Amino acid sequence: MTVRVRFAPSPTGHLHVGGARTAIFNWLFARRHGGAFIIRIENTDTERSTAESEEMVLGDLRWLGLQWDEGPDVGGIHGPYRQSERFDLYGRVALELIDRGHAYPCFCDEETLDRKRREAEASSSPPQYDLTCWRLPIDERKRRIDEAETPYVVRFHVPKQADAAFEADVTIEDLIRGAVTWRKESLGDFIILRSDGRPTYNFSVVVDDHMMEISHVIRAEEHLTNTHRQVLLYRAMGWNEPQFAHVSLILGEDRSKLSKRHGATSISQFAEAGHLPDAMLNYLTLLGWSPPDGHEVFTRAEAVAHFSLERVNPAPAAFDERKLRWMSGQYLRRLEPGTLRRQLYRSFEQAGWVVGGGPDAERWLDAAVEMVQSSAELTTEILPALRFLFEFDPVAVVGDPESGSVLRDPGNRTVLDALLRELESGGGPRDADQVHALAKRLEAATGRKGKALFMPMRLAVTGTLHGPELARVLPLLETGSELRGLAPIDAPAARVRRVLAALG
RNA sequence: GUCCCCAUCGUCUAGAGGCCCAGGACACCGCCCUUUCACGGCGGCAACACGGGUUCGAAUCCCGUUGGGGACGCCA
Repeated sequence: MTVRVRFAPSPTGHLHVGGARTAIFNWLFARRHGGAFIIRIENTDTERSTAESEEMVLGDLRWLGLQWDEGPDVGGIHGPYRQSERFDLYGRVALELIDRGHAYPCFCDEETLDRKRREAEASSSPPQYDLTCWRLPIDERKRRIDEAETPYVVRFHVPKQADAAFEADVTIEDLIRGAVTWRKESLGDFIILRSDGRPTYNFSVVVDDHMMEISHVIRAEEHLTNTHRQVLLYRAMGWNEPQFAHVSLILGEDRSKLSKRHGATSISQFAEAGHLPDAMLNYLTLLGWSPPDGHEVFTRAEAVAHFSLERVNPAPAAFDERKLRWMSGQYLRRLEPGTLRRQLYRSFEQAGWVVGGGPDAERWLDAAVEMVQSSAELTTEILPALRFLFEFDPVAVVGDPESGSVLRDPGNRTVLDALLRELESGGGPRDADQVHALAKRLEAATGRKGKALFMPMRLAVTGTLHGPELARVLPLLETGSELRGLAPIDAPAARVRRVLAALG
């Protein structure tokens, strides 16, 4: 069988992590079986759907690195791929359903329906449609349609016990959950066409999945109970049902449905926060699925090679941002410094750190990026970690209560004086070995070593108590100070001199 | 309320009757590496929701309870 799957977002905002995972599972499944991955825009809700949202959702999917074979932007033989462009199609199917006696016009107005629903709930009977219009004689239906005096919807009639055209209950073999059964009569007659002619979800989804020859419907669990209606629709039209697979919901850390109040929930928010697309995809894939070999960090190709719906966990999963960050760190560390540098280049320029650039400047930036890469998890952490290379304010360092007291300590002061002499006479260190040699000489000159030696050094040269190892920082400052293409950088000697001046 | 789904460490999960007094990952706590912070390495803490069955044997199968979630819209 040819595998054809679809991801069918409704364009009402950015792509959510839940939707993203559903899209990923569909994509994985399609690629695993050499099938087609299709994007269909479900915008029958014309009130809430916007073209901008559609662009945002597609953009988010592209950011994740998913590519589709058919969709609103790339086209395909089963288009159009926006439901808003398929309204006439739904109208024709609805007409056919009426002809076959499976559907009928309903003239009840919303207020009456609302009232009856409330009454039903009050008397604790199921809030189902009371079949008023189903019982209307054919000629009465005709007359009211022709008169066009009241708008009407089209309802699907759920066959009752005696209807031989339908088997008793509805059962699906869900690929993730196994057999799921509903008693047929547990459903009321539902609307398939609104009074303005637009289709409702449960109707358009069936028409489209059939017309687009979808083989597997992989979607969120919130649609599980809708499947009942949809199967009835498939039967009424005499269409083959696709295979269904309902993926569990993603929960917040408090185990309620993930929503805005849980903080970041949209893919774009995580992208902005500095997560890498590969890490995001890896993490989301792991939420509910696990590879047979148990390795949690894997490539797309590995995921594609091993993906199967049988291994998808039916239980809902809580979104753990902590683990996502760890995952991003894994990917960030594996990245080539040059790749990261190119990605961050614009923000380096905007920070005013790059002036002109050039190959030497890029090589230097690569070394700088590599220096802080292992201590970062997000791409957005790189720039702040590098700030001290370009921005150095001796007055502020001396003015800081903690730093200031360290620098004013007489013993530490001795270290700074010695350091300055060394830097001025011998020139700044240009590699790690030279830094170590410098440290040895300072040890001999001051009698200090370890933390007592390095802390005042670090403070005088970087302005902070924490940071990358000095063996890498000092050479970078030294070579950076001589480089064109970058903003001016103080060499270590200049920095120490300025700190001593600020100290008075 | 009715229907449907779900239930292993705090979290993500492995586990398809004996290999499990339950394995891995994140988080947490130690130790090591290290002039700092990280990274990395080593170790530790920590779970089969409960009650009945079935079976020589159950985390695994069945039933029930409890708890969580979803649906019941002219939203999707």
